[in-house]
Amino acid sequence: MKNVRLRFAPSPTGPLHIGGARSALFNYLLAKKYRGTFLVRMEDTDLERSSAASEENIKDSLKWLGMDWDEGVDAGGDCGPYRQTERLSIYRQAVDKLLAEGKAYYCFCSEEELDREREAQSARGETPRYGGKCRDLTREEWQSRLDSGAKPVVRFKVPPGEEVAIDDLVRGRVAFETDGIGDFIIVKSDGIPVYNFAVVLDDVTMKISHVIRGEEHLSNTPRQVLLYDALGYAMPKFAHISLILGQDKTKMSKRHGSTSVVAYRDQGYLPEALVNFLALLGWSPEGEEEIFDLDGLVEAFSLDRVSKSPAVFDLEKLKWLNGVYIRNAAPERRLAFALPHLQNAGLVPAEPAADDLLWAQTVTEALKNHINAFGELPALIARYRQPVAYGEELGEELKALGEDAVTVIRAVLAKLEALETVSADGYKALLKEVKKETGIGGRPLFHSVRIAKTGSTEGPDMDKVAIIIGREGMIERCREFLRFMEHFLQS
RNA sequence: GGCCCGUUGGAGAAGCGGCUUAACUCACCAGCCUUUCACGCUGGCAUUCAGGGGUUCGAAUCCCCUACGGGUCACCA
Repeated sequence: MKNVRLRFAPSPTGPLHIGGARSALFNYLLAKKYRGTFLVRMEDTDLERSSAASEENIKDSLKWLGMDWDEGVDAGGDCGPYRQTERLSIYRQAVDKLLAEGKAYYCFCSEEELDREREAQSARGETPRYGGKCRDLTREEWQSRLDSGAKPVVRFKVPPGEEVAIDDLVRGRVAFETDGIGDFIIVKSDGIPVYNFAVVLDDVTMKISHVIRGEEHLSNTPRQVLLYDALGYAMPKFAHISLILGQDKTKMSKRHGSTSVVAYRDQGYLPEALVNFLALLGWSPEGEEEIFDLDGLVEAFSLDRVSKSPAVFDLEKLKWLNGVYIRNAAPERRLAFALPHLQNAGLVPAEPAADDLLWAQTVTEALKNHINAFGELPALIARYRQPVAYGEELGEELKALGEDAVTVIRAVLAKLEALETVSADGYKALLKEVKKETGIGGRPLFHSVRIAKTGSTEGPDMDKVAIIIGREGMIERCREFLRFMEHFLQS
């Protein structure tokens, strides 16, 4: 394939969300696969809702995910500028051409008028669409209205009785009747072009070869096709990917939890895990392997394995995937990602000393198998720092353990008191001795200790927990447990 | 309401007319490993592909209808 050029063209009206990131990723992957260009442009024609902060968020999110762009905002290139509000003259020329050729016309209808028309149409069960009141106004009429200060919109004259079809790379041939489309607005009364018009010109002038975008744009595509025709431009190839749904199968929204990329970053997800997960949303690899880094995805990705049916966002799977990446990461990388969460929770100072870093490292390594996101770390650690609560769910286990638990903890307590400090190895040895002394080993031994120290039957290796709790903490917990058991065994 | 898209297990998802007694992954269950807990490993988990017709020697795969879900018809993108 030659001159493959793909783009991600978000409107900066909010943070980059999961759906946008997935679109960006698919465009990125295809561009890289064919050694083409990936570019980013901003569709900021909605002056009300666009903001510089959103643009920054989107760019930061893309970079964080590892999707650097070859061309576009901040990166430059030959087809700029890459913000629609900076391309107004390009659009103006095209509008003038359409107006001159009679393919578009000024419309002076007021918004109230249009609202009323639409309402009446829906009331009658008709498709709401522009009736064409201004379609046949003469140029003289335009001029006199313009002269008297009217601010018209420009509408595209949709040719009646035609069929427009697109050959979609994921959905196949999709056809629409032009009779179902009213003359649509291409330039707003403030002179800013509308999305459907601006995209066409941008994609043409930026020489885009493939447009991968969400399914919500499928119904808009015939309008764009009409514009390509009217302007005499060749069309890019289209690929409309299915929507991302929440667990309840409705369109993904805040109700379903976090939807922005930064939210996942802040919860302690690794970018490579999120990218991997995003790729699996609507695309499936050929073999059994589901774990792919960006380069692996570039190689494996192809549009013919993109699904037509909507993809459901499965948070459980994202968590699992993130857990896999956490476990596979290098210890330094784990520490780098864990540190901010430890600092936010006040467990490590903002300016950590060597000791603090060592502690953070130790804790992170001890808990790496027990978390699916780094944000879970503080809560887990809190379990070893706050007084233990021996909850009701432990009842059965404790009953089964019975006097053995008391015997074990008494022995452990005695040994701890005799020691100065506790290392992981020292603790292992300590338990061995307890086993020898009491004759209790295996599950009864470990579960007694685990429950006494953490109030839970599951968690990391006991020697690692020992380091997190420390000698004093353990002694305190042993005593507390013995007090608790006295009452428990009586009742 | 018109137009357009979709519908495979608890969940995601492969499948593109015979190789399917429906891959793979998550979740779940069982076993192994571990003196504990996890990690890891092994095995189990849809006689059936929304429902109904049809085409065919043969259909999850092609056609039609119905139901359900979604998108779109904006001076939003």
